[in-house]
Amino acid sequence: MENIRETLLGGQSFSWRDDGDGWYSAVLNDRIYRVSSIEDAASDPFLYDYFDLSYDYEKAREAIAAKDDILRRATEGTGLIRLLKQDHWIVLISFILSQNNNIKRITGLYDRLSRRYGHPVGEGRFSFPCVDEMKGASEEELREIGTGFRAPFILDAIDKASMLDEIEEMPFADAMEALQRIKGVGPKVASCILIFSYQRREGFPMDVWMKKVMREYYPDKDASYFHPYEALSQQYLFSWIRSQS
DNA sequence: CACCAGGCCGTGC
DNA sequence: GCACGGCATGGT
Repeated sequence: MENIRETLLGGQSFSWRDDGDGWYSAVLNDRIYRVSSIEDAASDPFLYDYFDLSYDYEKAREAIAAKDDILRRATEGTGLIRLLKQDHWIVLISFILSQNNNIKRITGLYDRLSRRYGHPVGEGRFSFPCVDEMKGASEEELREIGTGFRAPFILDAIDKASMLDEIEEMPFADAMEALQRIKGVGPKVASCILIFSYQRREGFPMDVWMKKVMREYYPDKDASYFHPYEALSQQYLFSWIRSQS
């Protein structure tokens, strides 16, 4: 049983909108996609890849659940959570926006960037701007939109965006280091980028929620304990702890 | 009025 | 190397 809602709206992507009645939509690839179940993705080549349908998430969840009682609890009750294969640039900006912020406001900023710098794709909706579309952006404009102290970070990301492709070839540690050369990108944001757009499953983002999980349930452990399912375990634990409070 | 949000930067030690 | 305050903005 898939938990497509948690996968799309749970904080790994800020592209998707809740259309009601179990439907979700996003502007990706210069068009509007709509899905209500994972089956909707199977017949579309772009979505097949985006939803990572070739990976056995059921098998991975079973392995995670068998590791300890906390992971058992975190994985049961909720449906299957996937790790999306998103665009590097979109995820870079999304998670620069995410620092000291909440999911609702991040989504709002994502929309305002799209309206201001992206282009219309019909139905009153806009694409997320590509690097070239954001080239002329000024700090003042970005602050008007509400990005606040993150505005200069976005400008630096525009400058350094050309290195995003090279990161694909790097070992995990080198990739982490390279991403953190961008202003506003620290270890947490870098690992989110590597998981959600480079399919690096050894990433283990430590945000305020995960610090709480580690403090309360894994006081003497670190990310390596969850190997080889660091990223997916983290996603289940993140979803679980947030649903607790 | 506080305090918080999928943190990071700059400074000081 | 690590600890600490500051940070734009909107919600509770």
